[in-house]
Amino acid sequence: MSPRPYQLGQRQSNADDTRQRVIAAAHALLLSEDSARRFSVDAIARRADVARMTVYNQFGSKTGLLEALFDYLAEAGGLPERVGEALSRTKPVDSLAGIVDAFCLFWASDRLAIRRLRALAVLDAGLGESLYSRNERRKGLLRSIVQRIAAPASAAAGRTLDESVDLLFTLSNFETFDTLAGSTRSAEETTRLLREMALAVVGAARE
Amino acid sequence: MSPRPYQLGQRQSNADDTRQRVIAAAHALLLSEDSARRFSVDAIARRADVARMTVYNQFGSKTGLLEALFDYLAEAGGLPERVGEALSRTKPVDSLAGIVDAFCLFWASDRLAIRRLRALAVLDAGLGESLYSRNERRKGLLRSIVQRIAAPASAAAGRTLDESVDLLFTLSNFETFDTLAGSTRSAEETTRLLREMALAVVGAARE
DNA sequence: ATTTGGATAGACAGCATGTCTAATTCATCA
DNA sequence: TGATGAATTAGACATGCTGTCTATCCAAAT
Repeated sequence: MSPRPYQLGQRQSNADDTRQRVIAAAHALLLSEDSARRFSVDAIARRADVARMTVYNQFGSKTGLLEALFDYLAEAGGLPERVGEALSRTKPVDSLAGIVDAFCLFWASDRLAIRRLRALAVLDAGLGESLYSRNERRKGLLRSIVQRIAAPASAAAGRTLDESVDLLFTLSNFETFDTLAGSTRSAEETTRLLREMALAVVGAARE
Repeated sequence: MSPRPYQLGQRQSNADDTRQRVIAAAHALLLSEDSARRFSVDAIARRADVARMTVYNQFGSKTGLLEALFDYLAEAGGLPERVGEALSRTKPVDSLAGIVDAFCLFWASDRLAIRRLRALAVLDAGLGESLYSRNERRKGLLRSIVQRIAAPASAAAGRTLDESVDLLFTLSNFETFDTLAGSTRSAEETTRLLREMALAVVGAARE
């Protein structure tokens, strides 16, 4: 009846290995020429040298795999560290600049993959929910910073708090970065423009 | 050998009718709850009370139908008229404001449908191309206006022409409007904020 | 009355997701 | 060492999608 105790140990790290292999394969395939056509669970599994069933065992569904892939991209793009660093700054305006930088660096770290993943999210309820909640966290960060800025200076730029937050949220959106960067502008230059506009929104002097 | 002359007449208008019915059905289905799941050619055809083959006869492919649907939305959203009207204004700053208004009104005219259509476009090469070329036309409009503004005032805001154009392009993007509007801000209010920011980009005084 | 072209139903190939099962492999445990 | 348990696997399967083809019907144009 009762199963005997069982420590996973080596088995766990083997499973983690396959998880990583699958995520890496999905990542590579998402970046390949015609990802829309061939981005199937079967193609991912073949690329990871794994059975299709293994993908379902590990991630439950294609949606689950895409969520894991997004997590991986955020980590690889250095988002969590940089956000933490930005929040630790004393002057709120510096925190704001740091947050904008952190997200721009993340968006720039894998633009094509993030673009396609976000597109998939619009058509996939589960993934859409995932990305939506992440966006809401970003908005929360921005709101707390705007509040810190507004406390002494009041409504310096003649905007309500909600207006400022939503403008900053829009400016730090992936789509905004992606559009502004276009096909030629460098990540650094794009980031500079967005940081500048973000600071203008809260009424901070340019440069 | 040579076919006899044949005026379509009534047949043409019948065919146009079915075309419109199919587009309307696709539109309705795109707006329905779980459009991602059931947005199939079959479902569209059934809703239009038409055979699936008719859709392929009329539009060639699902992509062709989506392109036609986007054309329909642009027309219904009053985009062409308003853009023409804006370009006819004498002061270039007024033209810029008019262009921003025209696109915001278009985006607002059917937000959900446009949002989903754009998502589909990322995954559909043909539709993606269509929407891309439309965006390029918008960018061309903005460039010509910025040039008209810059002529007397030179680089008033300390920006290059390309920077100004790309910032305006980003501000007048659908995603920007969609994000800024969020779930509560009215179309008018959102448009006002974006118009204001667009004028700030070219160094025009607020209000 | 005959020609013509759009609309139709149905079959089909090909590919996708997701489920199920039986067999296999191999680290863990007694 | 030998039994146990979990991950992995190949393959079949149901379901639904796009896109193509065909034979047929119908109504408008001649």
